[in-house]
Amino acid sequence: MKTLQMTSIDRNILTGCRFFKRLPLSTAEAILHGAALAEHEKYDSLFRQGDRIDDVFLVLSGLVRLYRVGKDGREADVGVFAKGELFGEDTMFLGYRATANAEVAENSVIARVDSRKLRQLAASDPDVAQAFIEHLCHRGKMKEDLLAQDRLLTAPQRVANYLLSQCPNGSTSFCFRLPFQKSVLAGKLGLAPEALSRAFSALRESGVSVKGRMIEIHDRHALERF
Amino acid sequence: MKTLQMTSIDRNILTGCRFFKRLPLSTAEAILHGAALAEHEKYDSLFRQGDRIDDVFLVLSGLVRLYRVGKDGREADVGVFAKGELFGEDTMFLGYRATANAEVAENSVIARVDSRKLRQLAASDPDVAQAFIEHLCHRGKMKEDLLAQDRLLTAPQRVANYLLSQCPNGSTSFCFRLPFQKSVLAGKLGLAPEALSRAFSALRESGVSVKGRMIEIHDRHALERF
DNA sequence: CGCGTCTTTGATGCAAGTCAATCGCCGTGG
DNA sequence: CCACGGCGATTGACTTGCATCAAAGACGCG
Repeated sequence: MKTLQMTSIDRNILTGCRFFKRLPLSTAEAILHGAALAEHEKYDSLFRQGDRIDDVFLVLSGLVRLYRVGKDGREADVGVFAKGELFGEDTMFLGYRATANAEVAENSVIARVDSRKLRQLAASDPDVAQAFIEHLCHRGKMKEDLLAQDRLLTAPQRVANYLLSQCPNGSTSFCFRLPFQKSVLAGKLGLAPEALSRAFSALRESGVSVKGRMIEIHDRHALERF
Repeated sequence: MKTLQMTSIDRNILTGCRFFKRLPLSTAEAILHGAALAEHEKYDSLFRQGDRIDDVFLVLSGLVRLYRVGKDGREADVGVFAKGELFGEDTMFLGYRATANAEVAENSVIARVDSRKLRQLAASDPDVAQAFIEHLCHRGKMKEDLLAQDRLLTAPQRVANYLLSQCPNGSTSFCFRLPFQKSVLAGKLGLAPEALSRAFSALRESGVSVKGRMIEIHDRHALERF
């Protein structure tokens, strides 16, 4: 881990992300003022379930995985955060205790903001409070989606869903690069890596080609039917 | 469905529940003023996924099940709400569209509060905003728990967890009545009713007796080990 | 080119969903 | 009071989807 100075590029990433976009620029700047930047490498642990956390985390680059571990040591991802996303925000309203483990999933630059400061701001500035509320609702919906997906869909269906979610809307055939390792995607979808692999094979006959991280979808409608 | 007048008992239920307890009584009264009360019977549908919703719902008695349906018609519960709980609050920050279906799971009395009014209040009154934020964080944690539970635990483990969550803390042996039908519990835990039934049998040898809705746990530590 | 890591493939086992039949409980009506 | 009917719960037999373990293959990087 290495601390860094925040560049103007970093500022732009943050002020452009979903959470900050709702806020006046001056408010965003105020929140970011005093943020601590650090470089982390893959497999670094940011915190563990039950730890006391006094910061909110912002991903400037790279990837962070939030997961819980079962009694038998198995891990289940409850969230994966990429550039421009923020996590750990709910702990500041839950006694400042982490509800999951956070592990860096690829070399990353991560900013921390003092959560007490942010909380006070949320209490005094209605804009900030509003931004939090919307952010939390959005997060809640995603978790609901995830749960429903887990309970209703088979592995190939989940993968098809994910692919469709990456589809620029309107296009019937498209191509993109997975933003992370397949094993990470597997975790995100609640699958073992082997299951993801098999799901991709199953989707091949519905017009999905996979070469390394490059994915090609020939007909999105075939996926929707799946 | 039959509309009713709100009684002082109803008021007490609501002002005593988690969400309103954070607020000054006068604020709670202001929110509740103008709430519409109605009696619903089992299997009534309150709304469907995608419907436009202009209310927030409060359960005064009975039970409501929130669920999504898959393409094949199978249903997956994403929430079950009992007396004193509130739902539908996130739709007002998500374009007023329901993200799931709501069905009354047993004869219930349900209040509705105009969500626009509530939203305005959240924007102008920092107490209300704060209450929402905490409520949403709490909700988020529960969903995270649910997801992790789905991915990490077997059916008997989930049931054991649920039983422990009902245990008055400190007691090693206890007894209680299920607050709803077993099939509802099954849905809540993401299981088919048959699987719940089998899970109960499996737990019998760990000191769990089931007679109708009455549950008796002889040794909570045996469950914790499970 | 060679090594390590990630991914794929194959074989096997297990947990839970499904379908179907039975049982138990409770309320109704004779 | 008992017989009946209906609904929910249980049990059994079967099927399926996925995890797991193990081995081979592909890819990226030095």
